[in-house]
Amino acid sequence: MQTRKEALVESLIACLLERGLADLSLRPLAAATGTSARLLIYHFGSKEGLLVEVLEAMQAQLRQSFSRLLQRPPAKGPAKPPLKLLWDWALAPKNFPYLKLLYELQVLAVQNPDAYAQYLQRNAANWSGLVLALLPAQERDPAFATLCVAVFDGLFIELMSTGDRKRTTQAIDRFIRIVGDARATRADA
Amino acid sequence: MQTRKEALVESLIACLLERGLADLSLRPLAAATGTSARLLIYHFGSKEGLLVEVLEAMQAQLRQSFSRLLQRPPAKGPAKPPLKLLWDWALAPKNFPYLKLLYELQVLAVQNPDAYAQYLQRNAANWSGLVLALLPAQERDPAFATLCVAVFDGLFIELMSTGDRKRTTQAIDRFIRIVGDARATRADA
DNA sequence: CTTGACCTGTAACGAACGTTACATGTAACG
DNA sequence: CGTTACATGTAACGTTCGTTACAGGTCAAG
Repeated sequence: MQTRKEALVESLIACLLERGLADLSLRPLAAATGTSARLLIYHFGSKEGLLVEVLEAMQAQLRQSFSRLLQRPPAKGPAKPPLKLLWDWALAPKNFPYLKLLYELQVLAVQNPDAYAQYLQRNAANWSGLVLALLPAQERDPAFATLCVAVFDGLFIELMSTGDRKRTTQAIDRFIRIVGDARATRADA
Repeated sequence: MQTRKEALVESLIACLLERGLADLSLRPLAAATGTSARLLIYHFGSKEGLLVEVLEAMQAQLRQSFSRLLQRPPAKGPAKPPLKLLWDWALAPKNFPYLKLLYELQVLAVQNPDAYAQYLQRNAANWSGLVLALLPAQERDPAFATLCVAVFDGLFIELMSTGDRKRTTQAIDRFIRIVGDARATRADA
């Protein structure tokens, strides 16, 4: 029964989602959550320990939300393509900030692996696997799966940067249509 | 004739390409370029001024390299699709670190616009336009152009993160093939 | 009431940050 | 030689960083 710390973790998650990971420091973080830097160190041992625990908790929440997506009964009407399902899920207000933070983490780890790569192994590594879980089995050859993940990643980044929800959604619809058309051609051959 | 400063800018570009933008500080940067923090402030006025000038110079170099790509006489053999041409260009050792830095800049600006967005306007904004310049005119409708940029962005990020050059290149080849197949289907209809 | 485990505030540490003051070197020009 | 403009080294400023020392609260158990 450590409701103290758990409540603190919840506040910290909210803060990280707002502020991102770069230029993160204890005192402003503590002020924003109504505590003090002293308390954060007391509860988490160090800044690094705090990040480990908070990012871990974040990932758990995200994974839970994702598993709800997988288990959701198929909506009535025409079945959505998996990639579209994923896109709508990612754009939901509840999930969007989480994914934003994941992408920041991923890019920070590229240039600064010593500081950030440790958190990635528990997050983005799983993330890519989660996306694969949505693809039907016959489409899981490496090239196509990589392409699907890349389309999602690229459009998500474009959305984060420009905020143009309409255009990016049209683009992913276009991709889905193109894939369908291409399948038709191959089937004819 | 300011060869002093110009040489300094060249060294700084090399350093930024290695170290990235996050957690960048003057003293280590100065040590790596053989000068002192005092000198950097003297020449650029402030850390922010340094970033403005150095990133500006970087972008100039990158744009020059890109314009060489556009003007290159078509290689013999079957013409490469534009996206493939761009991919090979981005993977060239000379260009790769520049693009890496651009992506870091873009993602940092998402969570921390006050600090980084100013540099983006002169860089990534142009970058997206440059990609468009490679597409044939009939494919420049917003949805498809956005999709192409996203495929490139997503695969490039995947490449940065995993280093798997083979798989990402296969994925972009797959995309090009799929687009071709889809065009055939539409043509039949 | 006392003990002891958990929690929290105040104040400070040493280090690194961006920046500045001040003095000095260099070299071209009168 | 003296002046002037540019270039550079040394040392410090004030601030913020992560972290710690120390003292004190709170509150159930004995």
